[in-house]
Amino acid sequence: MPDTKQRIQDVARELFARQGYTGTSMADIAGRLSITPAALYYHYKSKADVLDALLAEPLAAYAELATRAAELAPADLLAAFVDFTARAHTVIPVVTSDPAVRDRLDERFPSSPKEMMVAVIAALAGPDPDRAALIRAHAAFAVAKEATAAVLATRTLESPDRDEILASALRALTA
Amino acid sequence: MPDTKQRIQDVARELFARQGYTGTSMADIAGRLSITPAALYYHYKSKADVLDALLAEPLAAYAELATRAAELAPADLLAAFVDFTARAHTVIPVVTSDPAVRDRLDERFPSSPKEMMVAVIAALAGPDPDRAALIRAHAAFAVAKEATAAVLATRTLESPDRDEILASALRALTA
DNA sequence: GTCTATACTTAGATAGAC
DNA sequence: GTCTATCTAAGTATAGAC
Repeated sequence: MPDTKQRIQDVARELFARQGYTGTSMADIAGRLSITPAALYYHYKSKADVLDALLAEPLAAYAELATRAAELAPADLLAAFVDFTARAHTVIPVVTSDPAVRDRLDERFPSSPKEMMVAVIAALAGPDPDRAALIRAHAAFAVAKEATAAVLATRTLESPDRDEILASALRALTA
Repeated sequence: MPDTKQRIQDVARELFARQGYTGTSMADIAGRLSITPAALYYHYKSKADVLDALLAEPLAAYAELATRAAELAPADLLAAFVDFTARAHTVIPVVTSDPAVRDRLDERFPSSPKEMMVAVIAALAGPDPDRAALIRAHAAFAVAKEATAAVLATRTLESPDRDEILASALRALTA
């Protein structure tokens, strides 16, 4: 990928995460790069196109994880999900902090993040889960996602913290 | 509160939650009520004013909880937080799904949701917490918030589900 | 590859009639 | 309490020069 496209993505990712996709204008992105909004349209044909380029790779990684979810033991699935969350942590707020982004993903991709989350939760809940098992699956998922995000807000994710998160998530899962 | 103001708040709360505050126009709100945008300005002096009216009560309830947090045992604090989440579940997406709302609350209220969350986490982590204890506190907080939201997405929160959530959150908290 | 200029649209908000 | 009409600002996007 050419250098300019990469720099546009980097700036857009940061601004979309901080201000939301709807709350970020092409002028905001251009201003950060000290170019005019019109120049952005040489590299991307629309604002939505910048978003798509930004999300493509993390979304594919999430889809891959969701596909393997059913085959993995809960501990391994939670570990894989924590690692995914750590790798994707700069884009996750882009998706979660703007309903317009979620809507776009729902209509544009066959498997949206929402559906992938459902697959992971189902795998954690096990076969024929009752309501309590589903709650525990949601709980473990929440721990893996939010505790990882909390750590990454202040530093990189090292082994001791990762182990603590996984142990906590497993306790939440297992009655 | 007059009937019309109440109906404006109800519609605004639903649309802000579904489309985000930034992604919802006064025309959207007015259209749902079959009036013109101009009519809204007789009841509220600005769009931000509608938001403030909507959040005032839940925010006060959260502040009250945050104040009592240090005095409560972890199990009682988690129970209180689950119950708060259940009561406020229609407005929580309004705050979480739009960075513009969070920014506004940060500058407009002395104690923003972020600071209140920190107070709750600190109480759950106990005195002089190490990194592991902070992670477990974040984990328990995440369970209480997300598992409650998951249940409320499909039905009301009844005792068995509430008990399951609290048990899971406590396991996440306690090594 | 970036600029200036501009077309087009939508949004927040106000004035004044009814 | 709601309407029509309107102002202003901002946003996405394009055309064409450099």
